[in-house]
Amino acid sequence: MYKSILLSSMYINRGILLKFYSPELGKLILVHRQHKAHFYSDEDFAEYQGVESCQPIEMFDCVKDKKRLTNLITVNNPVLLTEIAESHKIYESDVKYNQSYLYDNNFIVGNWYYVYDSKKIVPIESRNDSFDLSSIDLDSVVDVSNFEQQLKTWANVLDQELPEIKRLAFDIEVETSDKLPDPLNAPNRVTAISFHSNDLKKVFVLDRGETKAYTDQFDTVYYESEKKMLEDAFKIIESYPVVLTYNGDMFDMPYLYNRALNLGITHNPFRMMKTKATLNYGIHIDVYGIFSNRSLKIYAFNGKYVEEGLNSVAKAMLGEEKTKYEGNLNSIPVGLLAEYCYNDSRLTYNLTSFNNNLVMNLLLLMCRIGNMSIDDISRLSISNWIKSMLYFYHIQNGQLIPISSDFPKVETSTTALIKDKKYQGAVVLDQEKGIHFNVVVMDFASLYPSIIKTRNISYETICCPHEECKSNKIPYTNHWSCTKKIGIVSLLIGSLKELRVNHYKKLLKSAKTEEEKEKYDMITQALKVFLNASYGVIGFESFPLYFLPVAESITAVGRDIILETVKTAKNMDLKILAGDTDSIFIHNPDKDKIQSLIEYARNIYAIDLEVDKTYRYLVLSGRKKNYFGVKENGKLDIKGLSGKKSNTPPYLKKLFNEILDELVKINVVEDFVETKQTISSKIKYVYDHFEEIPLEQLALNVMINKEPKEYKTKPQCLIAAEQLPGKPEKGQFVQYVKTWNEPHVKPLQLALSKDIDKTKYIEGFETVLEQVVEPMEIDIGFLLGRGKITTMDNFW
DNA sequence: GCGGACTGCTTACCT
DNA sequence: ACAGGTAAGCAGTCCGCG
Repeated sequence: MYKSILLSSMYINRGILLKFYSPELGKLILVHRQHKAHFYSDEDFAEYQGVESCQPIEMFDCVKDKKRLTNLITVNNPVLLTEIAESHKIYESDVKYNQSYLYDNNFIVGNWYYVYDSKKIVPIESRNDSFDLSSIDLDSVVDVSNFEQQLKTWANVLDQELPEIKRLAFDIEVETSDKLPDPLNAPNRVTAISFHSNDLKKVFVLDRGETKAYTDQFDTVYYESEKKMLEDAFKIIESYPVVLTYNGDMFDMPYLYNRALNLGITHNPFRMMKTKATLNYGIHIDVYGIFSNRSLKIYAFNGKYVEEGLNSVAKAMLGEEKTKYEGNLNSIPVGLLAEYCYNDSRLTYNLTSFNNNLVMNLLLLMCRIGNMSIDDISRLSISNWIKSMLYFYHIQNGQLIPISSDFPKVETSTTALIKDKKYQGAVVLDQEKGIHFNVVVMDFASLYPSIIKTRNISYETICCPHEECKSNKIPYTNHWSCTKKIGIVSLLIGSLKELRVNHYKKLLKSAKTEEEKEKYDMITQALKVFLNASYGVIGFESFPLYFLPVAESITAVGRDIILETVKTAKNMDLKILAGDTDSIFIHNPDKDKIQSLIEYARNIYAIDLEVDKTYRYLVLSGRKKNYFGVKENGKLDIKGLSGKKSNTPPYLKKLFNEILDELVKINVVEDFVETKQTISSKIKYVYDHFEEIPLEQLALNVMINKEPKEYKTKPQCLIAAEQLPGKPEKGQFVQYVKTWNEPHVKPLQLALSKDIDKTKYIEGFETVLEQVVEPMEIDIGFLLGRGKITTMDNFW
């Protein structure tokens, strides 16, 4: 009997393969189970080809809020579900086969189990009787006992221990001609394969008869035969429970699979799908998938990197880069090749191990919240995680999972401010342009999840069928929300929000040991990712539980709350300088006025209004979503300014930062004279020495966001990319400079100094600097003995 | 034939 | 393949111009 954590459930041979990890063994325990694919329908499918049984069954319909009779249909092949769904209205056809097994049998990924044998698997109940409900806010909750139960359920899952998982990163190098060989044909030799784990640092390389290189970083093994090299490599890969790669889904794994076929290797640890390959038994996590996941990128990794390649991600997250080399990777010395290859494996591994295995632990927490296999969590997007979380709840509670077409046919009540958008979103307040000293920023903690909770918002509670709920109006809309039953989204997201804001954040604050701190920090981060996406997915057309009145209701309540709060603040004689969605910037407020505003939000809306940060001074440019300020701790906060944007040329970014540094030094008005001197001499220097700026410092780095064919007007990045050999591709970043001659852009690689359009660049410099200098205009203008500064010439 | 005013498209940002 | 709102730059069009 082994204490193991469930990591994955996989479809194999028309059955289920459960993968448990035992830290004690350092291995996976695999359990095969039979499972019948099934769906529900009001139609009779008894005679349908491939159907094994069709039985009447009573299910709860949460949209209509009543029981209903339907049929449970089991089939002999999961593929049939998608086939039938094309021409029939059926329920639960989009529940993935492997997920369905988990839901039906109440297995939770990331939970601990005693695995005795393939028959006897017992969940380890971690009793959480000590869970303290007193800090949780139950105001306005429709069904308190259900809500409390859900809080305990979540805490029970989230508090469980997080194990260190033994894992191996590997990476291959292959011979290349002009472009990367097709992994589906694998025509070229594999020249090196590297491994990195806690207990293994090794590279296999093909011998070229060169002098052998030695290093103490890793072991190098030279091979005469590529076949033998791969056979040995496969043994290593198969000996680890979890295998990591960087983009191995699309390259390393299918390449090795097909290369093994080409070389006549009989024992292949991989299995091919359409274009990807997967491991037969181990768990493969593609680290690229984790770092290119939009939600994780923004909310867990705070947008620290823009490009998603190994080099860029490792640089941002670890402060390390790939090994550098000159010329072609095929022709570098074999020792350097080994080092390069090894370093990729090492970086890939370290991306999962930094901060005490932060990334692995986050993945496990996501598995627990979404009840989804770790290999799916690391590959699928947030909408799939949330879908899984909701589906699990429905199935656990004997509810038929609703489909969008069952929701009431309700028109949207609002119109978006932006063309082509479906409904109105948040409000952004006008800014009071200028420098402001002592500014307090207050914000509503998790505004949208709070609204979902307090207003009982869910796809089955907005415009519910009860006559008596219709008076429970949502502001700015014709919608109402249910007063009789708690909504599923409201219950699940509401309880997660309470746990984050009123439980784990408090535990984090009071944590005594470093371990506790890390644990609670991780849990709050994981919750943040789910909470932040919870509103958006419901307004996303492809989400199976898409229902616009819900998304629209959430933003409508949000507008109501912030606008009423601003009104109240103004009545208290507070000066509001700016605000966006859930925040208000207040100029030099009294402590007790802040307190009464907090109480107002609490009493009227049952929502937490908090002091988020205080600025010693704040410089508002007058443009919305665009400002900088110095916080109490002396730290500089920059939002939206062009100088910060990822596509501005590096040289301009540097200049922008230098000037900002100068501005930040200002303490008293007299300092302006000197600061102005320094700044203008900096700018003048740039103007006079413009020709000396290296080209790459002037390059813009812009992503091609769409399929090149789909553009209505070609953006400059595409025009530049078209000048390069090879087809421009969606998702590709293009570095280009602005030129004075047609077509006014050139890719960096082809550009020469004489092409550069100096005027354009100086213009660009001006707009970027304007955003920081202009709000301070009065003071600088005053010191200059002039009025408005409009151009740099004036400024000098 | 040309340039300014305007609209719409595109990217990167904010919440 | 979560949402809408905003700034900025560019592509393209319209309009007036004896």
